Amino acid sequence: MKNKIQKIVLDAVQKGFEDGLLPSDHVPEMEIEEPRNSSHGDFSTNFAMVSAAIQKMPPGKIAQSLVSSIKTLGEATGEEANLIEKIEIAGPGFINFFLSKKAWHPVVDRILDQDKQYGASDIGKNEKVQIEFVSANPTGPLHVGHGRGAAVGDAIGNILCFAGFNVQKEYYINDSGRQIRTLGKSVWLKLLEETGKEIEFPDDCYQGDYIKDLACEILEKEGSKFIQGDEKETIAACAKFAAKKILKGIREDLSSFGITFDNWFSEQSLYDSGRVQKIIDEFTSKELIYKKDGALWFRTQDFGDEKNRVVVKNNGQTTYFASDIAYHMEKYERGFDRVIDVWGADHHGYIKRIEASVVASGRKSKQFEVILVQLVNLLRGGKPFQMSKRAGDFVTLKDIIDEVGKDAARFMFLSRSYDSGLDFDLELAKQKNSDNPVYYVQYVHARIAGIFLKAKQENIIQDIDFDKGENLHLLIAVEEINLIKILDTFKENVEKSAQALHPHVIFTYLMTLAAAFHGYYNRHKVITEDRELTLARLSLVLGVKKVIRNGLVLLGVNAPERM
RNA sequence: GCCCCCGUAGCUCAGUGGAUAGAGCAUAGGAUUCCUAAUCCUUGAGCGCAGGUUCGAUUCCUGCCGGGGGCACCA
Repeated sequence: MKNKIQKIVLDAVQKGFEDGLLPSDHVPEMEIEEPRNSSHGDFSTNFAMVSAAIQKMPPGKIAQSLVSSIKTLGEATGEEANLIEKIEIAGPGFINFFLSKKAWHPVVDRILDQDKQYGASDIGKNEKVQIEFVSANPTGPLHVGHGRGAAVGDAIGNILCFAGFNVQKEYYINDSGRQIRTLGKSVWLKLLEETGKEIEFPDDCYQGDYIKDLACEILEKEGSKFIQGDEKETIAACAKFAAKKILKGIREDLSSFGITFDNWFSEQSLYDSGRVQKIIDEFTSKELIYKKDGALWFRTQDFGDEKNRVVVKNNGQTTYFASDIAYHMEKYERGFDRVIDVWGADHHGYIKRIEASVVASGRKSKQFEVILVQLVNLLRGGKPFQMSKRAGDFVTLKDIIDEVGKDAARFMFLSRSYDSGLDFDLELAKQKNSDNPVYYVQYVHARIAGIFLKAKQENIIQDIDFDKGENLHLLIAVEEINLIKILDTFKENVEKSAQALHPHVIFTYLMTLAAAFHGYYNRHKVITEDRELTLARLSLVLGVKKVIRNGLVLLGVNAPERM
């Protein structure tokens, strides 16, 4: 609808120029916006104000010329007369458009016709985008923070896809390096303890219950003689077993959170294939990597980082940074023009150095984007609930899903911008009642399903499949037109959400639509004595149902037929 | 000290270079012979402070103040 208005304005500018009403046909950057206040019309443009300098005329005068051209054109084609009820010039030079009610009715047809594709956009132009998220080390189960990253990453992937991007979702498995060795050692020490030895655990070891479970499982499978073998080999075996097992758990947790990845990428594979070494050699030959104090350093400082960073330590071990460089190079070589990483806010110091390596390799800095998800502040009954990974005292994502359910958890994680810290109160989220916004939106879907159930029982709709609206001209109530207006903006919201990489835009939209529907529902009966009107209203609410579903799908939340 | 995020209603948060800044919760009152009351209707109060850019700033820029997070040959 907004596009139609824009076209009318552009045509009128051209016409005005041809007729000598306007000195220039240049159109500066202007806005077609929906005014907050409905007394300012359905749409409003600031064209006259932003054109004052170009046209060398006062805004009021420009507006008058434009309106007169619109009217001339409208009379010629007869089209605008149908669409626009009146045009007003107001304030410092706003041109306000008031649309006729029937201008809105085709929106319902479009929704019913496009169905699951309604709201889809092609702004992505099929550009290849990779989004990598979660990527938690397989050294322990996923916790709440990972849950937020998972919900955000998955939703952004869905939204980008719906907006016409060619999206791949990937999980990077840190299955190499020190943390995995530490995991092996932790399990091994726990094994020794289980067999009766006095063990003092070093500070850097993991000590959650899951470590004990893993140790017991190994003991059960391998027997106690397992630990009498070579210490190094045994630890390595423990590490391998534990990482594999933990990763399996991570996959299961994500799966029950409704998340699947297109690709799982192993860090170890970068070493196995010699890629890491190759990248180090390559950058060394370009003198981007140099040797100092027995270590190899990357000149990240030349690219805006505050200091240079080590890629190979003086003991010969590579750092995570080394494999991360190789990994990101690999992404671009796979053909992604745009690479998005979703990280926890505590990793923000890492952005500059990865960006430096990307730029050093000749890519543009904007081809690498990081979404920093601010931390989740876990509360229980309004009081801070500290978690410490080392002590093993933390709330896992699985706990959350078990307590509040997948839908409520995902909706909660996406309810706010990830730029802000999120309070997640376990007691509050546990309540399966109206305090939880997810029910508010899902209820719309279920309510409408209920209406259709009744309509079928009463034999109103047995023969109608609603691939387009019925009797839409009967939809004239304020609440009905208002609902259609909101439905009409779904696509804009998808595009806005995709461009900003902000999934909560969809959340806010759904809450707005849900509120409008509940208000309508309480004021008007859909199923009435008047069969024709009933069909019109059924068409409308079916449109609402489809849009709610399309929105919820993007966020990874179910749209239930019944609650 | 440096870097990132935030500062909007009593609380938790949306939002916008424009004309009267929104929602939920909380508070107070009301609505169901009727498609799910997991709903709706009514009720008060707010853009941290100071400059700058602009015809116009809550929005953009700078500084300050306040809160959170990060600054290892850790990840």
